Amino acid sequence: MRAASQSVRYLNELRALDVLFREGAMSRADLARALGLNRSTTGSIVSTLLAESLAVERPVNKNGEPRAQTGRPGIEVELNPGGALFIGAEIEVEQLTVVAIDLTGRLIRRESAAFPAGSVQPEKSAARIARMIEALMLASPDPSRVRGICVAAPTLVEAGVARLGLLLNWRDVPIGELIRERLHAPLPVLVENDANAFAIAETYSGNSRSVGTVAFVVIESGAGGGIVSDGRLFRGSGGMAGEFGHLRMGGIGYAPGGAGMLESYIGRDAVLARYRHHGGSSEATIPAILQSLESGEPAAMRTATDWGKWLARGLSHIVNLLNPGLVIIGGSVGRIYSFVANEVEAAVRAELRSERQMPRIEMSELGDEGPALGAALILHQRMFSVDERAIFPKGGARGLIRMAGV
Amino acid sequence: MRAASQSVRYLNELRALDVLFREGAMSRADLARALGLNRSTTGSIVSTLLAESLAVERPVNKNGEPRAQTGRPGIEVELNPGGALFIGAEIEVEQLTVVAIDLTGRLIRRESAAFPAGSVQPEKSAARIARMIEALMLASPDPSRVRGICVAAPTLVEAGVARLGLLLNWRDVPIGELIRERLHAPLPVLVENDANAFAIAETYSGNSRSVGTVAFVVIESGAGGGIVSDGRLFRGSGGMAGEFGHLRMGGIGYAPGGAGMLESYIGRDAVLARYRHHGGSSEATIPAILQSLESGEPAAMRTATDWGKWLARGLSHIVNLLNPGLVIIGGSVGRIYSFVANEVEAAVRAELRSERQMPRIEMSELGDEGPALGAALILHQRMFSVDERAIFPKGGARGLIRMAGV
DNA sequence: TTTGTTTGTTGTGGCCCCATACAAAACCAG
DNA sequence: CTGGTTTTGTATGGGGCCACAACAAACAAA
Repeated sequence: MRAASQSVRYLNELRALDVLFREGAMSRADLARALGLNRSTTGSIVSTLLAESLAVERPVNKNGEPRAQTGRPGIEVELNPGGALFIGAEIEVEQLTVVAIDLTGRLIRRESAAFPAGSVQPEKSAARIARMIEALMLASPDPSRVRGICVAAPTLVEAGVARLGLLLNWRDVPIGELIRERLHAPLPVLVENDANAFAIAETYSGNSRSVGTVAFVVIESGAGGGIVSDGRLFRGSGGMAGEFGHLRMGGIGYAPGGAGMLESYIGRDAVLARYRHHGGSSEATIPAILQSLESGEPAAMRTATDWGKWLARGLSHIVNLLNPGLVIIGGSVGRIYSFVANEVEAAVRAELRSERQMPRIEMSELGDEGPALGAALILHQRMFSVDERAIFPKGGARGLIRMAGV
Repeated sequence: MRAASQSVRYLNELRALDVLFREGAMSRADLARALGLNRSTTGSIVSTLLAESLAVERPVNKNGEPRAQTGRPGIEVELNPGGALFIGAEIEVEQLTVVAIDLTGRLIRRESAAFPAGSVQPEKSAARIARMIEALMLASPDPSRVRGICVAAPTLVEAGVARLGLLLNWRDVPIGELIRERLHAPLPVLVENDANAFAIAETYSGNSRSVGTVAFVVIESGAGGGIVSDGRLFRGSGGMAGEFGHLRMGGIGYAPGGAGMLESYIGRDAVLARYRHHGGSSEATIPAILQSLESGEPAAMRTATDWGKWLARGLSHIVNLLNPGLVIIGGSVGRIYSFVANEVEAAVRAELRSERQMPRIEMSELGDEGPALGAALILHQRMFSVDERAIFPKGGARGLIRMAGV
């Protein structure tokens, strides 16, 4: 048990890391001002971080630009990128992906392998993932710096167990445990829903955190999503919050069998069916339709217009219930959005009661590595967040801690 | 500024209060075990709480039941109910309500007054509310124990300002400030949306907190709501999350002018219109229709059936996007639910993709005083929550602190 | 009465932060 | 080049808080 007197130190070290992460290199004196701590205290904290290799002193550049300030120049301290590594993985139906990021959150490695995870036993996938992770670790300069592993998969996740993954044919698969016991190093293995991980990846950097609530929508064969509020995932009671594609829109949908769920209007099969309905080729693929949109082909344009109409209706529900400041649209099918952005925005606006509710709507900027990257970033976020169990000796604080300002 | 070394003490005092609130009277030794602190430390904390009148020693009852344990009996310590008071208020279109609760969260006083808040200047309402508050304080045994005031009103609230309240004809009314400057005692005055306050009142006690996410739906002339996740309000980016009644359902609604929003299907006017449509009296009121439902009158039953159908569709959107573990239905029109509970539950279940998503659905147990009580409870919750600004000297922690267990 | 158990309190030591002092490292004016 | 100014980084003493240990008090059981 951490001695209580050290709790303050733990918090302050974490805050120092957080400031260095967000604001980059700075002197001890600047850090002290940012933290509101005494210079001497900050010096002590920095020396601890240096000793743990989480921070480094940046060599002074004598020939640099003339300094604006007078007085003795400070020695800049910054995060040591290699001070910690976080491994993220994604399990898809036909592919496995493993990535590594460093302490600054930068992607430093990425490996993918074709693998029929959708049709083999979960143990086989776990074994292959574990091998890929170990290969990644061996290739890194210091494997002992790896802080943990997080696996994203297209399943409902509860307490580290993949409860239900229809695409993978999984039911109650303790995938984290299966991977952990196949690793030689004793590392924590987390599990997260792939859309949630993607949402974290999309919102982790940049100013999204200040926006408050971000709704992330990913459209592939189905339509899923994640809700991020103040940088944290909103999971709902059963981890199924943000199941955007399951909204019942009335009607029967464009794709058969969808029972009028939104994804039966805007998912991959729906787009292909609607494209055929408008006279497009019956062999078309989503990339082909995107190509046709570039050239303004009428069937593709009409398909996109229909798609945007239903997307807007779904978004209006998101906006009314969640009031996000930003909506991010991702997934390969989601790319259609860029061709109907104006229409969709206008339609969403028309469905709302107040202009105040209208969120910014943007396209995702990440590619296929989104979920794996997000999984790694979840670990990064954990390292930069206070673990209440480390402060409070027993029983935790039961959500005692409240955000400032409310 | 609080010295950093006192931050731990602050946290531990708060944790002690929290344990005493949740688990009731206990000895210092029991408290020490609950907190994971040393008995001596706990004794010091308790003596502080006693000195501040936040806790009291319960007199030993010699003639009580035989103790189960051996050893020296402890002196039970419990919250001192009168140690702190919290005042909540509600502004309705034609009525003002003020309540007071004590440190244990119990309602100790309630005053209502007819007042045309919907048609007078906000300053008049503020003056009247301030007078009611001061009367309440004078009637309490120790006015100096009042910790703050929170006002619930049917408006969008941003930073303590009532941005938009159509019912009251308010726009950018700093109602908190208006009340504060009319009080003789310098007390903080918070402002909260009435539905949000109601949601807090409904979820604050009991086991709702462990359920995770609770969606509270209140149906009167319109349909509003609040989302409470782990005991805290989910507000969205602009404070408009949970605007349940604005969901666009398609069609035109039962009540004219609602443009197919859910509240034009299940709000008061919609119910009355539908009742007439089914042959009911054109002078009927909601209480009358509820009476007719008791006796099984066909027009009323058909009205309720239609109402339940649309309610279920709206609830399915809530469930898909928020995945609450519990849905609470309140408001005078919401009482119809009890007559169609089975049908609504079945309909919601039919709209969902997975039984896992199905929440419990309950009726609100609070009456008219819900919003005012919730407002007071928001202050209570604040007192029992860590203010990060009190721990971190400067700049706060920017959401650094993360809940344990995730 | 004696023994054992648990409670509440009192001292002691360690850790952490703050305030203060001081040397070091720049810039600037002359 | 020299002295003054400003800022940085570090060392030192003091105070607050918690853990640990010791002890008297209060009760039950033998």
